[in-house]
Amino acid sequence: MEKRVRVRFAPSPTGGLHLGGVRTVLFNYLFARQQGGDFILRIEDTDQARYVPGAEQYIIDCLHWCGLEPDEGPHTGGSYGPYRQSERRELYRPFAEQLVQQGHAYYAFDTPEELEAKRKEIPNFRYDQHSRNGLRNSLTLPEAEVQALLQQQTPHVIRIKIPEQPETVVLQDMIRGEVSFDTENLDDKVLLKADGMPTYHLAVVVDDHLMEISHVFRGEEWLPSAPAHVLLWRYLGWEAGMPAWAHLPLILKPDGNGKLSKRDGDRLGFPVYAMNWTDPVTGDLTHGFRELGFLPEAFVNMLALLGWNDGSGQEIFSLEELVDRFSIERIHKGGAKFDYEKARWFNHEYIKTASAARLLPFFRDMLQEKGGAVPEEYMLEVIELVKERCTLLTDLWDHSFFFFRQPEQYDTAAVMKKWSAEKEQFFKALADELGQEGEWSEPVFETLFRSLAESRQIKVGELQLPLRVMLCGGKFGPAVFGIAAVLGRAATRERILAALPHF
RNA sequence: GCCGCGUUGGUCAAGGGGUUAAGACGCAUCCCUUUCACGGAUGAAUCACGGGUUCGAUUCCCGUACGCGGUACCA
Repeated sequence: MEKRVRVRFAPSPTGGLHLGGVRTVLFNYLFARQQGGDFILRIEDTDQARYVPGAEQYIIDCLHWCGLEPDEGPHTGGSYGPYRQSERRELYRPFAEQLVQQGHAYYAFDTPEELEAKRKEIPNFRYDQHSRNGLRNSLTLPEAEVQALLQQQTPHVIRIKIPEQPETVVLQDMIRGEVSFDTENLDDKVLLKADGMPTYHLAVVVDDHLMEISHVFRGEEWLPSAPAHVLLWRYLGWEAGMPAWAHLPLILKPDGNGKLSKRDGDRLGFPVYAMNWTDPVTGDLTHGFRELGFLPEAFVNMLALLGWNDGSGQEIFSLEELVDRFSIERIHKGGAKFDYEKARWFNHEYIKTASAARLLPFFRDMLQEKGGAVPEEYMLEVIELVKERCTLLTDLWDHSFFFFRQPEQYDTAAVMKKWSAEKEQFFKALADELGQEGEWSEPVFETLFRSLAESRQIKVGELQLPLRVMLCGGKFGPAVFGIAAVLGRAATRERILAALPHF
């Protein structure tokens, strides 16, 4: 029977959650959902020095915002916990010791300072099959001395022992096919650190095994250490249950090349993190897609198309469609440069087609911030009218503020060029008309406006701009008749009357 | 340096031995609209290079170049 599909996202809680991280989450999530499997969140907090308080909760919040909820994790629990490596601390040492007993690992007593000196002394120093013979470890020291050192609790690490006899490690990558490495080029990686914590290399293998992970989706930066992981799976005796590998292409800087980083966003003026992140130490705020006005569904859709497509040319996909269409075979091998303009285009598409109700919560918040309170029905009408011209949610306000306050200033220059006494009379007459009781709707108003213009033999086109300026204050906003319709009969009349003296 | 992975317009990319080499973003021009958008039309722009294999290579093979990643008691 096929093993149940179980995938995981395993971030380090060291700061904001990067675009690339979210995409890794997404691919994990899509695969799990499609295969009816489990999606696990595991926190890899084995580096005490880099631990940042709040980062874990931030990651959980980001996943929640994106709608990519884990089935198991530190916040939800599950039967494979704990889901924080710091809480599994005691688990790792026995496996490392087991490897030592079996001759696949050894104790190394070299201090960080000694190794640093070595690196200075020898240009391309590496702790490996050759250099280990000249260093202080349980392979070179007499057995008695090793025991004594261990007895005295001398700080030491446990390193993997890459075989002396070169061999080829072949791994099947679901994206790249067969990838092979010569152990000659592998180093003796530290498995267990002096502080008793495992390194990533030991921890992933142990935890992926214990948590019965079936498929590993991770960034391409892990490919070079994958052969060491394969060796660990083998030495620990678990190779038959080794997960299938998928090393995802990297997301690169829009200019130049290299992995996209937080700094690039600052430099080029776009977000890199999913949500705002404030560094607890420096207090520095890094902007996120959410706060800048992205809809999570647009953000996720954009990410899915960065390194994957279904071949049909379709670009807009709901999460459900993505789950349905996702396929590992169609993931690209090459990295993709991030294009913020395209990201904005996705958001624009989503806002344009979103229902006013979907946009209402964002709009209500913005309005509240600006100190306005209006009936929901009014907000919905406004949203409906302006949404198609909004790229970011924050544009909703920029395109509609005049619905909530009468203009204080008018772009008179735009009107005066062609202003005339006849036109002034027209607007006075229009205001009179609006003073009457009557039905109100966009077509009703437009008909009234047109017939009045016709009877006075003024071109409707020449009257629209002045009306716009009277209602909005300037040359902006959606269709004028639509604006008037939403404003209502009384407000429209009021604004015309208020503006007239300015011309 | 060494090892690994890549390379189709400016960007995301489809395609794959014979094609006018899709589509999208962006850009330009035009139409619509006396605001701005939306929408529509059109256009400029691509197979990194060199060798093979082949009647024929962008596609297959080998090199080269270039880019990226890794080379920590970080993940």
